[in-house]
Amino acid sequence: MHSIQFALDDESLTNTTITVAGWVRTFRNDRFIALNDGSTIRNLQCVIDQKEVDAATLARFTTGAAVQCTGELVPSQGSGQRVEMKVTAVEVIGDCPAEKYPIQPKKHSLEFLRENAHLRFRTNTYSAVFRMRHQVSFGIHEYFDTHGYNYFHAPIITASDAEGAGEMFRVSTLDAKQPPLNESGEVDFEEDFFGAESHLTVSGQLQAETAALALGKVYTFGPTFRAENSNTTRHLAEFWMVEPEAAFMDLKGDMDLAEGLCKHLISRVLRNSMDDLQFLDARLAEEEKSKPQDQRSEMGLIDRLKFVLENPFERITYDDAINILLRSKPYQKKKFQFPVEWDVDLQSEHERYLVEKHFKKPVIVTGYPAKIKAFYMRTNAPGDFGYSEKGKTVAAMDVLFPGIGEIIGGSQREERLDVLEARMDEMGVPKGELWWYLDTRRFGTVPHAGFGLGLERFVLFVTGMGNIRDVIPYPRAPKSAEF
RNA sequence: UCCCUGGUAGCUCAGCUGGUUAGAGCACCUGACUGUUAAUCAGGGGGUCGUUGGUUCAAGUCCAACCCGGGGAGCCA
Repeated sequence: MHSIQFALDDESLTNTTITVAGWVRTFRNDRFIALNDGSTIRNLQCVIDQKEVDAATLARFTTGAAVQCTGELVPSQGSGQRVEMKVTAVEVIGDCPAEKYPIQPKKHSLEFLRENAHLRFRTNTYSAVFRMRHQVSFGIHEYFDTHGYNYFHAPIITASDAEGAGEMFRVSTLDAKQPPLNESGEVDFEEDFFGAESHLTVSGQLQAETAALALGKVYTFGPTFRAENSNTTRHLAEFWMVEPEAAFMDLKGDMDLAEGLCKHLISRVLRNSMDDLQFLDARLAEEEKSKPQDQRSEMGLIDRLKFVLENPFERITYDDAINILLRSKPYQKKKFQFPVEWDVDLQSEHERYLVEKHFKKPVIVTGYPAKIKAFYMRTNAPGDFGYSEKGKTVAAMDVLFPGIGEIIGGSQREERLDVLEARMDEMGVPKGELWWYLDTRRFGTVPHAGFGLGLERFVLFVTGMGNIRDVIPYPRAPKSAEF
């Protein structure tokens, strides 16, 4: 058995007899099976000798049917492909009743295919997306491995709710209808499986930090859960996150790492996914046509990826960002819906302006006000990178991408025990629960840094897809966990 | 959660200021054709107009509530 990719690309197979198996995309003229086996977005045209195949069998070559073909690979008479198969033996492995099968050889809406998530892998768009998702995932391991990072498996279940990254899902084996109660009438989680109220992780960062302060460089890569009631094209309740963490690394090193990773992944898909990219590029171009002229993007998908790869990310401070926004046309024409002022987080519209209008490339914003950032971020002092006269800032960095917004959020961590404890008190983070985290600052603490990259957001960028639910196999979101 | 928008055939959509048997393209079925590229041509079947209630002589069309989808915002990755 040969993969169709191999059959199409390996010229030494021409004029030899091989066997392929896959699913029928279309059956034209009672003679041409366009066969796809998922190894590539391209189909192999299998030409049936009608004298050899009876009418009953021909009728079974319906869209979606699983078919195995054996025959000689010969130069194609038609113009759509280099080689085709002159079929000498054909067998239907699995029938696909045409009147019931939802996937037709026509353009389907992404909404419809989302409702048929179990079948959507059989379309060109989704097979391309998921092959690319694999390339990105594998590229993440490749990048960190070659840079000396250890793959670290942070726990999925945690009994601490102090991670500070949002609402969490509870993990429990208690009877939801009749939970045991304690003396004060509240649910007694001491009776629960873990002996304490437990949740699904919202981040493996704190655990990764403990490992980084021994192994030096680690990264986590796994599912992450947020119980936020977010209904957007870039949020999921279950998503995959990459979280590198490195000892003796400062914020500049963190930015270099983030930019290096993004560029590695982009160069990998440009190298390994060109067929899929060309298809998605054309798909996107088609979609852009239906948009009003002023909303169309100037570059196609592949050009955009090359542009990001070849140009340094713009690195600015939060102060710079505010100043640019205050001088911007939309601000002066009062087009922004939200105020631009120091100590207030940048809104989507502000980030989009910076990335899509002003710089027209990925932007890394550093030195955010402490007030709007997490407790573990390192407090800046005069002379520190991103320090501002206007108020207390932290060594945070957000990487903003065109069309998606924040794709990476990271920081240099607060390694000074006294500063960290003061900050936790200030923000009401319970120190008791995080005693183990604080121990890292008690015993041989060192400067260190890391970030979180949303896998799906990155896949969104490299595939040109618009909705995050289209780049994960089975999306989990509020009111939505089918399949 | 808030704002906007939509729900009519398997899919994509049309259906005007309420008015008789609700339409098209694709898909499907039947036949023809046979080097096609989402093949083509002819014919055919297929609808509780998201749900419930209301207004009216009359509702796909107007009103209300609810359910579901899409887009935007917030939260963030």
